[in-house]
Amino acid sequence: MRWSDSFIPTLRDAPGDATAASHQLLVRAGFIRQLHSGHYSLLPLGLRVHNKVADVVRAEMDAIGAQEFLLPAMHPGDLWRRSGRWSLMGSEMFRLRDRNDADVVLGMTHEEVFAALAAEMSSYRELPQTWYQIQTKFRDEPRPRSGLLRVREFMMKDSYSFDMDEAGLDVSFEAHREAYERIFKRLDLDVMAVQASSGAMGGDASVEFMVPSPAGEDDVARCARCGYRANIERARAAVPPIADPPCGEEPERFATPGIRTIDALASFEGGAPADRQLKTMVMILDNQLTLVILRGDHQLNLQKLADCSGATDVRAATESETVAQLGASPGSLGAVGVDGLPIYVDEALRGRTSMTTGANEDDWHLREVDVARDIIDPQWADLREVAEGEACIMCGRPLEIVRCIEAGHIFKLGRRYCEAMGVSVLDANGTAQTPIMGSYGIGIGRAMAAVAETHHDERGLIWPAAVAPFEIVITVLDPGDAQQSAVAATLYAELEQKTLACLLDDRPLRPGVKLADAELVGIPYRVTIGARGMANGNVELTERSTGTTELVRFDRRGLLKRLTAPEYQEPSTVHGNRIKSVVRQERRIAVHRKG
RNA sequence: CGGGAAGUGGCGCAGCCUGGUAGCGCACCUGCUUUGGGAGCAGGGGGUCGUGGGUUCAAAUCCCGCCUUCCCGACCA
Repeated sequence: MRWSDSFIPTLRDAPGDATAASHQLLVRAGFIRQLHSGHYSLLPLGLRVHNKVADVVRAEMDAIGAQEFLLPAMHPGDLWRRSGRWSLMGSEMFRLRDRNDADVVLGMTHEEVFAALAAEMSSYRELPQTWYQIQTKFRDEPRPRSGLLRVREFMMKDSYSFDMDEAGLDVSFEAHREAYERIFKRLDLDVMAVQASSGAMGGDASVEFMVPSPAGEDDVARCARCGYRANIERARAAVPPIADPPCGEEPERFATPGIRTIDALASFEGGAPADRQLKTMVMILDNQLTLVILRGDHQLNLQKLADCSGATDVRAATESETVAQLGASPGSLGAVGVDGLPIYVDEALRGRTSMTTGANEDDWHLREVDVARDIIDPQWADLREVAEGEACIMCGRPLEIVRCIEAGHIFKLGRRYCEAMGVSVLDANGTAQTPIMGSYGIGIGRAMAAVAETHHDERGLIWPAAVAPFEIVITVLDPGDAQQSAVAATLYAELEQKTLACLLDDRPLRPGVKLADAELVGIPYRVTIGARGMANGNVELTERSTGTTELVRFDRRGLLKRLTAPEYQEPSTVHGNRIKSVVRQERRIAVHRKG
């Protein structure tokens, strides 16, 4: 491809509203443009990278025996009603009506459609199956952000395994885990596999592949020592035991005029330190008012609450809802003596006595509260959010909290969708069995953005060879010079013939502009052809990632001979290494660092 | 949905407070010079100032509504 014929609109300045590095650079380097919030156009360079990411994913899926499909993006509403997700998904699902007034949805994911296809299987002999597609998903995100990292329309590789039993699912799950490790390695993404919550998709074992990055949206608790790693939505930490003083026979009411916060009560005469207080949060879980009790100095993690309660809609109650049910305002609330409302109590409060909490009457609190004795019918659960520096539950070392991009997610789905879609096969005994599913996703555009996010410098992008839009850019400093043009044309033709994707920068621009563009776009290798080198029969080869430049003798016969050597004939996935080997052979010493 | 900010040529911004009919840098077009790190000079093209209404002799500027976009939170590949 000649740069002069290409549409590569590079910008000196990033749009003012782009903050994430990947967003700024992908726009500046001419890979993407926003159409509207959460919807991006992939320009030619962007599509090339996107396709290469998809190719890597496809290759590794094929390698574990997965079969590629292409399913519709538009689904009948009835299909989603059958699985129960029509109502579960709420406003995150795009819905429309066709001319016959039938409900249609834009697929957010494809469990339903694949399970519906799986209904054609009738014998255990047909299992296991692993099916996948690379397809556009639509999600009406409340808040699209950070360029390609979070959008409303995106390509996802989603795969689904169907097995006869849990043991089979374990095998499929492991195969995916390993495939994902290979995929991210090829993309040069430094992922951590972490324990995760499976959220609205349902299921149990759940592993996320996280790329540490400040542009991410998830927090992962990580133990540097023992390797414990979990999404903050699942992470647990050891709580140092607290020895409570002897507890009174019954809760004791005491006046706390004007005291409305944990801190205020901690410094109040006759109050209690935060770790001796019960924090009472009033939540609405699927329209059911619910009390959630944590230690005064602990934070609630909403996803944990959603997971343990099974609720899909979790929010804090409004003040008026709270007052109507409990008769007191936030700041004076408590669960003691409350009957008839669900009460969740955090595990960290097990065995605690002599605690202080609100009395459900403004300006009054209770002390001498024994959690187990005084709270009616508590449901114990892990609800609190782990904080930086707390002790790892596995080994006791301090945990660190790392911001991450979720690049992939695999989880065991169970039989829910197969049951809903009536998937059933006969086992060896002739008995009907419902297969068990696994679900595995990778966002293609998100992975691309994650690569950009972790592979750039102040000059621009630095693509790993596996996903670079081009493998080599030939920068002709003076395209008006006949010799330079001729050398470039020869080199270009030969490289292309060797299936190395090559971008020929033949634009009649000043050298600085072309060099800066080549670096902004981030092509791994640049061959620079200029008068200075040509005078000695050399061109230069520069590695984008290191800036290292080597002089390479340009000898037409020699070069052609090298390029037709057998080693260049066979396609390789590691083009970067091939290029390096070309250089090593061509090189006539003279290595210098770029200043 | 809660909180915060912003909409002025393709991109980045100024102008608004104190109304008088739009400007700067980059990019673009033409010419000359220049040519190994985002050139110089000269000339030129391009903007219903997000949108609807109101105030006024006069609105980018003041007032009200709406739309859009971005950032921080709650949700997800």
